[in-house]
Amino acid sequence: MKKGDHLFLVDGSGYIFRAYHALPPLSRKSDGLPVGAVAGFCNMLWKLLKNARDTDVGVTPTHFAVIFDYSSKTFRNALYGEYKANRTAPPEDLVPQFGLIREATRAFDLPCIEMEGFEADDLIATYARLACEAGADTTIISSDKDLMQLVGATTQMYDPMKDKQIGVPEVIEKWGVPPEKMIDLQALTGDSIDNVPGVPGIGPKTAAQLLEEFGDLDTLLMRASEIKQNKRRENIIQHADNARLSRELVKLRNDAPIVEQLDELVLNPLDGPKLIAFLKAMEFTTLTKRVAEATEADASAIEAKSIAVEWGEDAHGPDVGAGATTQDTAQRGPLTPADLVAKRADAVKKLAKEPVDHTIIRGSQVLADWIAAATESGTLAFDILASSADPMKAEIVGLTLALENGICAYIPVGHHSGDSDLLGGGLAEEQISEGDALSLLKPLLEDASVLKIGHDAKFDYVMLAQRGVTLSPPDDIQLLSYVLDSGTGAHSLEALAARWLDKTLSVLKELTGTGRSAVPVEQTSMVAAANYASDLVHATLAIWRVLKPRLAAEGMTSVYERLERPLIAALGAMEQRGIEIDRQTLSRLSGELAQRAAAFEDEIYEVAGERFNIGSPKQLGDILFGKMGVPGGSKTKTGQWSTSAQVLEELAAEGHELPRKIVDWRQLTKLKSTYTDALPGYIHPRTRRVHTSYAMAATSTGRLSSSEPNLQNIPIRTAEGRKIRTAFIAPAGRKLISADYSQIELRVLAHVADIPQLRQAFSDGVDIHAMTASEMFSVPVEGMPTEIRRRAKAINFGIIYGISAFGLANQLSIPREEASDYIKRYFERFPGIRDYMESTKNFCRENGYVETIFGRRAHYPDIKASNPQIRAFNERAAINAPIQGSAADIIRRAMVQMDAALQAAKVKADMLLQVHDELIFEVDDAEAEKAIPVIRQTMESAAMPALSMRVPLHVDARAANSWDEAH
DNA sequence: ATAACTCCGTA
DNA sequence: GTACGGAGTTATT
Repeated sequence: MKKGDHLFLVDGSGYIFRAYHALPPLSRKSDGLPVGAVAGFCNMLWKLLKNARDTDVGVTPTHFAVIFDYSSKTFRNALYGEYKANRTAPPEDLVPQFGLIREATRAFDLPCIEMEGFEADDLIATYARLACEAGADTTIISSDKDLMQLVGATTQMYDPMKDKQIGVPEVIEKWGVPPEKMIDLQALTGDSIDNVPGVPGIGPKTAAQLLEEFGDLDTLLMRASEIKQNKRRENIIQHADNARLSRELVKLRNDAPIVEQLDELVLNPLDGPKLIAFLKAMEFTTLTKRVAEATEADASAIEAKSIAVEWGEDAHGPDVGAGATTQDTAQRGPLTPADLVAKRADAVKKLAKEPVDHTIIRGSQVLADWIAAATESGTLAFDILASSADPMKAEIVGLTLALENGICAYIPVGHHSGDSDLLGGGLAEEQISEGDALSLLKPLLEDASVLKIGHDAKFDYVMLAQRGVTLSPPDDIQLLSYVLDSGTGAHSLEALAARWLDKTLSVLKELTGTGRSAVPVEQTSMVAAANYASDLVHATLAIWRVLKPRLAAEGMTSVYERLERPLIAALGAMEQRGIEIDRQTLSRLSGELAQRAAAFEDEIYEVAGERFNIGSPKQLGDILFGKMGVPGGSKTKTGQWSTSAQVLEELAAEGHELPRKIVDWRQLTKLKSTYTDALPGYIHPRTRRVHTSYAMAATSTGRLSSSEPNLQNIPIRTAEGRKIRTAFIAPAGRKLISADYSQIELRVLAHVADIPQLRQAFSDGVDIHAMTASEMFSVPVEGMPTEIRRRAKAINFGIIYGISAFGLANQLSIPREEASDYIKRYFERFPGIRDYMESTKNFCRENGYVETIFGRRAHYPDIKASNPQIRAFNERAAINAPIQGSAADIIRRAMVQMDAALQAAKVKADMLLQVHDELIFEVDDAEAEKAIPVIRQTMESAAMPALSMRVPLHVDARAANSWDEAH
């Protein structure tokens, strides 16, 4: 270090406390971690370093270090046992931040200096002296009066919060003495916080006056008898020793045996990616963006650093455990993540009781102001009030924002005036146009540094994508709840508000009314809509504050981040693409089905001897089992005769004429009403395609569900039903690709239960059901009778479903005893499966949930029910959930990875549908053969790199013009 | 108009 | 025996 260099020394420990107390309590925490002080610290460092590069602004550091207290025990405790003994333990939500601030320092690539036995102030004094001796200048980043004794010709201070330089004149102005007399002044005044005694009755003003008069402390104490004021004179004489001791305590040592030499503090260029990785982990979105811009790094390509956090008192911060606090900490014990989460939940519940403050935004300028505030805040809750539940058809009626200060803004854009005819009049006055509003909102909604929190964010994602806006990054409280509490309750916004806020939210129907008097959403009043929507979005933000921290606390972050959040955009894209269906094919099929059903109806009336509603199980039962006297089988739970296909099949096998005809009629009418008649109604008027909607949080196991229309139950098993798949087609010049996992659930079972024969069979690629049959019944695989294989197949499926003798007997139409025998034999051959089932049930009984191979949880509290039927049902579900759920996780991973894999291979293929173990794509003719291996490879390796499976995954894929041919 | 029930399509 | 959604009928509000 040389003359002209400039050393910056940051008082890290002092800053932590100031930042913590300067920031409002709830505002800057995230992800379970209170990070307000860390945020303040990072922003401060960034500002200092930015100025460092910008030579126009102020002084520029050439050397830089952040200094911390190591512990509260220093040489001063040897001088005076009571030193700092008054200090209480730091606030509990500050404790985890001590370690994080050191992490932050390292992320900024700055030296992080602390030393046992010395306070940060002593180290600062030592470095300041060394710099001075080298001819360099020093700036101490702090406003602590304890450091002001160091201010002089080459050393100054800077208060980062007030943006104020502190030099000699500032010290004199504030304390009435020059810096070199600060030690004497503090010796007289003492410090109640640090428990420095000083002299009673002497404050800063008196001390300064006395020092002015006598020059220094030694002279003052020597000539104390000259002091006129009686009380003051006696106090000084009586407490002279205390004053001398205090002087030793406040005097900083500038001879600490430092390890890092001055030259090692030289300021290096910033490592952008390293810093961004840390900032992302902390979720400091605004700063991440700023750093990315300044360092020209691509923030989206950088993965958040994983940070180990010490939550408890082990995280050594200053001032913990200096004698008097020991009892305190013993009572308090370590602060667990769960404690913090519970505190947060309570705080939010209280806050949620307050009335929701909202404003209606009718002008662009006000909206722009709001957007600026939201951008600055970095976090907002968001919702679109839409005219329909279908995002492909809905119009935007209004948009609602809620900021972290709890204030909501409702932006009406699609309200209609109610004063016109049945058409509902035109757009109402006094609202921003949808186009203008979205133009203004687009930068905010696409800003990578602003988190957009919603409930069912996929809906808003699709709505906005239809209008050229890419909602990013989204957070979704429905998915948070699904990940955290699957199986313990509903995940609707109303249910979450009731559970977490003790609050009854109104539902949309209360806004629009119901039935005959229902009013379309767009015709509701802006005031009513604003009230309704503000409540929802306000609640969304409050619920997020409770749920988001739980993610880290309960170890569910990776499930949420890897299996849920990325699917919002992936599924949103699939829903928007839709799939082409051929109206003519369906119409022709409908005609055929109608004719054939009508023929059956005539025959049925003939046999029954009267006309009746064949579709009514009640009427059918009366005729079949009453009038015709056919001996009935089972009854339904309401006491009616069952007319299920299984019952009718058995009667048909006994030679009865009517049941067969009913079964056939039902199949035809089912296909007609559910598929060939219904599907054309879902063709979108603009895209001419069918757009299903996937529910991400509907199933207990992690599977998706599909509705409106459900494209996960398109027929395939019968030749008649399969014809419907010929209507699902690729447009001219395009192909559909169907790629499906072969036996994925049995493979998952072989993996988790680690069954040698099963693993071997899958590795060898042999027929798994035949292998099972061969093991169980000691018959060779070659030339195996189909009936034997069929039974083994049923058993294999039964295992996955948490087998019961009753169920297997039903499935195979065999006596319960025989089914029981099969199961016994199966477990003899595969004892590992029985072990797996038992340990899964035990795990669930102990923990209340089971988990998939990727850590997704499914809760089954009723596994302890006293009702044996309920209990048994929950046991079977608990056995099935890890298997079904792990398979669901695997295909979710494949879907998340698919886009990048196709892009990397330079294949243009559009993922359209997911059917649990199958993905459907659409590609140009020329691309089809190139796409298939990429798709296969991605699906087969989808578990990697998170998990290496003990069983290979196998995918069959084919391209064709229709779904029927491709599958 | 809504809810419950039965039945049946898929993985 | 697991997991879903939808159509149609019937009962209830």
